[in-house]
Amino acid sequence: MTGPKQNVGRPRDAQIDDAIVRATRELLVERGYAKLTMDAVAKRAGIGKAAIYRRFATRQEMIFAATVHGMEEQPPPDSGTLRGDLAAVCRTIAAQLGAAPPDVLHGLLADIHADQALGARFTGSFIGREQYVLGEVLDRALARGELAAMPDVRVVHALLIGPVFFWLLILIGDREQVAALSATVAESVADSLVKG
Amino acid sequence: MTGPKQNVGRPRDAQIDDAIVRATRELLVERGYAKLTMDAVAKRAGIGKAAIYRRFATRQEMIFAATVHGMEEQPPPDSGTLRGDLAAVCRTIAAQLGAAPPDVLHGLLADIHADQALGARFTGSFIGREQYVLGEVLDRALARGELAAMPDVRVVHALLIGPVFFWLLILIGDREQVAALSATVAESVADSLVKG
Amino acid sequence: MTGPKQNVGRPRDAQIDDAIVRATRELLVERGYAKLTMDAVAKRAGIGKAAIYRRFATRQEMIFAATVHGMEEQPPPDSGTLRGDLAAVCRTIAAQLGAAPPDVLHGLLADIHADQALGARFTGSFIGREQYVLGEVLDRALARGELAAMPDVRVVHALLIGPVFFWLLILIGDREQVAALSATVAESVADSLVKG
Amino acid sequence: MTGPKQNVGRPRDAQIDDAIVRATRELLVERGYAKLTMDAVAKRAGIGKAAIYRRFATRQEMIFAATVHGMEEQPPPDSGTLRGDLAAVCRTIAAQLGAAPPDVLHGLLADIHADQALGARFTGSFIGREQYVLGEVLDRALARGELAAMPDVRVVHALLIGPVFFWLLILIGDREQVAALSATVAESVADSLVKG
DNA sequence: CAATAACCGAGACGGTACGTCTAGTCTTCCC
DNA sequence: GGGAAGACTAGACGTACCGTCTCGGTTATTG
Repeated sequence: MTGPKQNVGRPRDAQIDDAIVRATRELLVERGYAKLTMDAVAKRAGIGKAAIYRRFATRQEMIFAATVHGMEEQPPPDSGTLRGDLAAVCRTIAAQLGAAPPDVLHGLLADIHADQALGARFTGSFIGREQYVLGEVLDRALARGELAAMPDVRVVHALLIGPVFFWLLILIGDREQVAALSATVAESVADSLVKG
Repeated sequence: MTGPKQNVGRPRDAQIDDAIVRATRELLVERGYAKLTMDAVAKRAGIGKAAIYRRFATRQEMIFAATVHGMEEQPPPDSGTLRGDLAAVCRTIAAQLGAAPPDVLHGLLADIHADQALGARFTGSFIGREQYVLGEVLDRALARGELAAMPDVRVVHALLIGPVFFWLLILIGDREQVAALSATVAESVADSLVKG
Repeated sequence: MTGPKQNVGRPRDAQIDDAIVRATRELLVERGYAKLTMDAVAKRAGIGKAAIYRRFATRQEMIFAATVHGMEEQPPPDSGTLRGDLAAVCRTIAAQLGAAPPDVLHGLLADIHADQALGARFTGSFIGREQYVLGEVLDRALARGELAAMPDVRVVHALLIGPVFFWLLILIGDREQVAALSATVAESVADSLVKG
Repeated sequence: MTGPKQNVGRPRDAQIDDAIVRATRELLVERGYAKLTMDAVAKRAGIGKAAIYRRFATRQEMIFAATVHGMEEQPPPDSGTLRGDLAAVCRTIAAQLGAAPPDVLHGLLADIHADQALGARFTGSFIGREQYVLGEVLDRALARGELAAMPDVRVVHALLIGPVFFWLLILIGDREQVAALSATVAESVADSLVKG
């Protein structure tokens, strides 16, 4: 076993976890992803840099944790139709994507894809979770008889989330319209799946 | 008259422009976006750093220029149907997106959105060009009578390109399947537009 | 209170101070003043450049500190005569001037006189110290009755040290002869002062 | 024979020689030796850099030429005494040294001693000329019977010019007092030589 | 009077060092 | 052992300057 012994010595101060997250989010908004420095986070949080690196291995992990916090996405309550379920999933993910400034998400994605290991973790946890949720929704539709066969979840994922992602992060489109876009996409994807 | 003086002093060496672009692309493939350094580009190209900074104000501009070279996208030949035109547009853009490694595109997008001015230029030139092409395609459909009214080009853009973008850059999906995905998306979007 | 906070944070590593001084002196001898680079010093000392710039604001200050180390010159023991005292002072200073290669001293003097602040520090500390020592020696001669009145210390400084300085740094003369030159100068200056 | 053929092609523009010298002197006064750049000289003189490098091999040579111009020092008219001749030589050299700002002379000396070849040229031409003049003066004294034997010219050089050099360049002393210092030095050296 | 050869201003070129900055690690004293 | 403070290594950044070279063009002498 590596790492510090458990239950020995001074326990970590939980307030510091909060302070790091808060400082990171503030500075992300104030200065943007590229100009966020570890020294600035430490100073803003009123702590030492070591306290950060005791919790997160890299800058990317810290921002990841401070930004993408609650990744415990759950399958939506059964709405009774595939279209309704897909719309619910889409809205939830769109809300998460819209919560952070675009430059933060782009910076994070760049860092994630710059590093093999981080990329794998991201795909495994985050992407995987979304596809698990979609899988559940599709299973329900299969059980209901809406679908004749199980489609490729990855393709459905791209069809459903791609447009919203593109709207928010590439077109930097109006966030008010995302709800309408989600509905359109859900309907279109559901029709497409049911039909073929 | 703005711009550099004409016909005065030693002209810029066109071979150097090429050498920079070539070195940048090579190093991007060999080391990835994050590990590309200006010194490395200069050394590989056999030139001084000053020659780079005389042409590009920042690292980002250099990579942008070296990567996103020919942005002279044209409306596709009229296929006779909205679905066919959309599929053609989608395939073209998908091919461009698939040409560069994902980490390069993510790095570029991050840098683009980190800087206000660069973001505006990107949107104006690149995004704008794509939407102009889509507008032409939609105009044809309107003229044909396939569409009753002109839809929001930005929404169509997101619906059409979003899934492909997501597939290639977020899911890091199989590139062989992009053609099939493009077809699916084009059909779905065309149906959706014709119907509503 | 000015200056860095006491007893807070990691203290500066005294070994690094030594390493910088040692590396600077070695490279000064090996390559000369003009070809001494900060990167070379850092590499030779096995440290980062930041550790140097944390201690010295500029290249000049670093070389100054590494070269002009012990400026704690003391009045020589009373030899009983003005001539003997002057010869002792002259020999000491000649030995210091002869310790460093001429190009180092010229480089240093050039940098010192290129910067107002550095020039003032040099004059105040180094020149001032030498003139303090000369003043003590002249006071003794006055007390002995060798001198009727106190001469201008600055003039005596120039008369005594000027020839040795010129010999070593401008004529690049034989260093063996400096002792004889010192004796000649001391005698000549002492005679001149006593007489007039 | 290397170099361009004589009397063939367009002759050099004499106005440019002047313009370079003038621009160099002006900028030396305005910015000092260390901050004088070739581009600045060219711009100020309204010429291209190539025109400078066609005339001078290096920055140092240019400043040397612009500063130390007339090095055609001649033996002074016979004053009838060694003391008088030495005072005349000393005053002449002091006037030359006092003509340029101290930082320029220090910068020049540093550059001269940074390069082996330049150092040799400087010693051979400039130092050599001064010692030739001194030799003439000493020959006269020998002929007059003031001196019993020929002293070492280099030592006389150091004794005579050293104090003035030190006063002007190291002590940065009052330039009004240099005349008096020259007289004192000349008397002291003459006495010293005659005596022994 | 045309050809030749060296000149000219402007400014791009390769190279090199500068002083700054940041990430992630380490060290001190304190609790 | 955790924490704050801050020094540490490593290495890229963008700037500045040097001395050279190249462009279009000019001005003398030579043939």
